[in-house]
Amino acid sequence: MASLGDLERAVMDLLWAGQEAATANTLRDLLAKSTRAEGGSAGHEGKDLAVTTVLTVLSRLERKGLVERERGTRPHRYQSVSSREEHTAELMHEVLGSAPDREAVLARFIGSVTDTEAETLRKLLGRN
Amino acid sequence: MASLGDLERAVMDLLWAGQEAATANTLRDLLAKSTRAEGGSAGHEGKDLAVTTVLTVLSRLERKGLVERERGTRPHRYQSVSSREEHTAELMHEVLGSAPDREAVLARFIGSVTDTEAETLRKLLGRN
DNA sequence: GGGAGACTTCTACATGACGTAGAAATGATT
DNA sequence: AATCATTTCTACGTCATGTAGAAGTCTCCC
Repeated sequence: MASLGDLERAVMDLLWAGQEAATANTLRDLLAKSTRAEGGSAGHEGKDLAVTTVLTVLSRLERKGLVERERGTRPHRYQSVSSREEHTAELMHEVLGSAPDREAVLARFIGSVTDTEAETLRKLLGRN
Repeated sequence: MASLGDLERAVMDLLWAGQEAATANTLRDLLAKSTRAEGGSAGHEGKDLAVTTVLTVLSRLERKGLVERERGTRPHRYQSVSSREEHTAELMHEVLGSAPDREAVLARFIGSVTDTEAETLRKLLGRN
């Protein structure tokens, strides 16, 4: 239900980054960040997009329920509905639920988790 | 990298089912199963597809690395590269890896897992 | 109040994935 | 060799996505 294209993904990343940084997250902010992140690692690199392009994507993300926009303020404020972590965790659940035998999947999943992660999990599941 | 369409998904399900049942998993087998599963629960229901349609999908799945086919035997034998559980677990890892802070994601993930699943996880992670 | 510029909405097009399948090629069977 | 099964090629419609121009709407300043 929620697969994102490269640009959509990139925009979500911008939003998430802005969330953490408690930015206004107005269209202009996003564009600024996007161009500034030019030299970044992976992702949707360079060639600054047209304003409308980003707007279109934001609208689509809104339709998909991933983004919410405040229409009250004039330059609308955009923000992701859930944090990157929540979103990702949800996706994981979605995937997990796509198989009939969830327990079996979990077994495989745990099997290839890093040691650190395993440790984290133990803590999280801590006896109770 | 690996999102499947409805039909592709349905075909994978057939393959997986065949795997468990240790069927020959030849095109004919798949078609048979598919029509028989007509009344099934969800998925790609009814209206038996053209033989070529399924073949096309199988080829695409092969290209995607999800299906392997034995070209030696005459009616080719098709089989999934990994079990449904492995495949699903891999997907989960893929998703998990898509976020920078994996630990945080795991935290959220664990937070919304059923009790039974949590129990399973504890067992799987049991002191080593 | 009216104009300029910022911001948003509409509309549109290209590309690629996927569902769907006919036509043609290839292999098996008698 | 003729026939039938199986596979490969080719093709088309639809939908998601990247991309953006044109036009409409708001704000702000003079």
